[in-house]
Parts: sequence; C-alpha cells; structure tokens
Amino acid sequence: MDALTIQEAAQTTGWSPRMLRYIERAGLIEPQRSESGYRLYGPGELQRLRTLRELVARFDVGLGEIGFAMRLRRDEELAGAVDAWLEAEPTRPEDVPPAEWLRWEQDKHTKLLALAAATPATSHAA
Amino acid sequence: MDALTIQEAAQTTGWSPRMLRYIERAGLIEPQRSESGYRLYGPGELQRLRTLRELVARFDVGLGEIGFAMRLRRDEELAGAVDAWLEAEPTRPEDVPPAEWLRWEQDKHTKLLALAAATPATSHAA
DNA sequence: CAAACCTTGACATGATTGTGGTAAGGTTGT
DNA sequence: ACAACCTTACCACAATCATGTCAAGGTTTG
Repeated sequence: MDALTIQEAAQTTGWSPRMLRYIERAGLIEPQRSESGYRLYGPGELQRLRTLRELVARFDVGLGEIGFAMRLRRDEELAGAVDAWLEAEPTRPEDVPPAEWLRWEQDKHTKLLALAAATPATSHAA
Repeated sequence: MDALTIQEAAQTTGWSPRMLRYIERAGLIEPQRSESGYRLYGPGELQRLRTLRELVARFDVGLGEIGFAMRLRRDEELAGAVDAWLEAEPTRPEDVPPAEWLRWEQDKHTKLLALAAATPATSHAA
C-alpha cells in the first residue's frame, strides 16, 4: 500500500492538510480518491509536494504563480500572447552576451512555431 | 515630440495615471524620465500599454502574473525549476495528439538547453 | 460501538493586489 | 505669477491569497 491519507501526506511533505486541499483546488496536485472519497497520495504526488514546497520557498513564488505557469503551458494561445508581449520589450542588444545570442534566436523560432501551431480563433475582438 | 506625459498617455491607452504608476512599480513598463523627473511615454511604451490592456482583459490575467512571466524569462534558474516541476506532471500520453507530440519533444530539448546554459551555481560544472 | 480518521463548507485573519483618492511640493507654459 | 500639470507619499477599500479553525456528517478500524 503506497498511498497515504491526507494527514499522513501532510506530515511527510511539510504541508498542512488544509494546504493540501488548497493546493488541490488550485489545480496543482490532484490526488486519486478512494471509493468513499478519501484523498490518496501516491509516491509521485508526495515527491511533487515536497518539490513544490522547495520551489515555493526557494524562489518565493506563490501557488497562484505556479498555477499560472501551468496555465501558460496548457493554453498555447495565452502563452503566445504573453510571449509576444514580452518579446516587444525594449532590449538593448549590448546586454546580451554573444553566447546567449544563439539560444535567443533559436527560442524565438520555437515561439513562432508555437504561435503558428496554435491559431485557433484569434481574430474577432474589434 | 513623440513622448507623452502620464495624463496624455493614460488617455490614449485607457489606463488611469494611477495605474500607469502602478504598472511601472510592477516593473512591467518603465518609461523614460525628463530631466525634472516627469515620466515620458514614447510610441513603443504606448503600444505596449495598449497591448497589455488587451492581454489582461482577454485572458483575465493579473499584472502580477505578467510580471511573473517576465521574471521567468529573466531568471533562467527559476524557469528551469518551474519547468522541471511541471514536467513531472502525470501526463497521460493519450491526451497528446501525435501532431503536438513533435513540438513537445523539441520543446523539451530547448528546456534542457536552457538549463544547461544557465548553470550559474549548479554543482557539477564539468 | 466508539475513537480516530475523512469530507465539504463556513468563518476568520493578515498580507497583497488593483484601484481610487488627497496632500505637499516641484515644473511648465502663457 | 498663476493655472495646470507633474512627483512622491500616504489613506482607503473590495477582492484575493495563504492559513487556521470549527461544525456536521460519513468511514475505517480496534
């Protein structure tokens, strides 16, 4: 049996049961449920919970921000729009060391690919 | 004279002067300053402000989330950590249509590249 | 069966976000 | 010089975030 109940999961991950439910409602980690509705955290979830904890602590990011990153990854249209906006940033080329430069260009291509691939229903809001 | 003062900029972009200052403090758009400290919005900033407005409205994202996306782009270590966490998501392969599949793999490579390129204080610098 | 869990839902609270004001004081244009 | 603008620095306020606690009711297990 490698699935823990919420309280046990809380203790091995450092979150409170309350927060585990909160994290679930935020869409970050949704454990399986037993037939009667008990949350069951498997090893994968436990690991992810620990990692999440460290991530949040180390970089001082909020759960909402992680959720946003997740959303960015699922919604390509959103990702494209955000990327396009960020891309327009006034970037002084002197700031970019030539080593990065290559990756930068390559990245741009990936962006364009993503945008082209997405294109679901982009134009109607006038 | 293609630089507007805060009030003028507000009117052509739909933001309030208050919000323009807020947006600046959020690090999203930082206009030039006149010698006496007045904010001066150039055409680029104005355009970005309008785009930002649409972005925020269309996808219902917060300024903080855009700020986070910007941070993700600047801080490669953070980006790597977040990506790694998201990558560990329990992804059912049936969900991914084979067309996406290619881009997906390619993306992963880009991630790895980014991570490898970053490595500021990561242990094994070999 | 009773203790010890679990579930959802609600109320509470300090901190932050998104907004709007207002005040005190410098700048600019006519 | 005077109105109209700008600046920063506060006060305010509803909404959300991150947490905790408590209540009412189902589940598991000794």
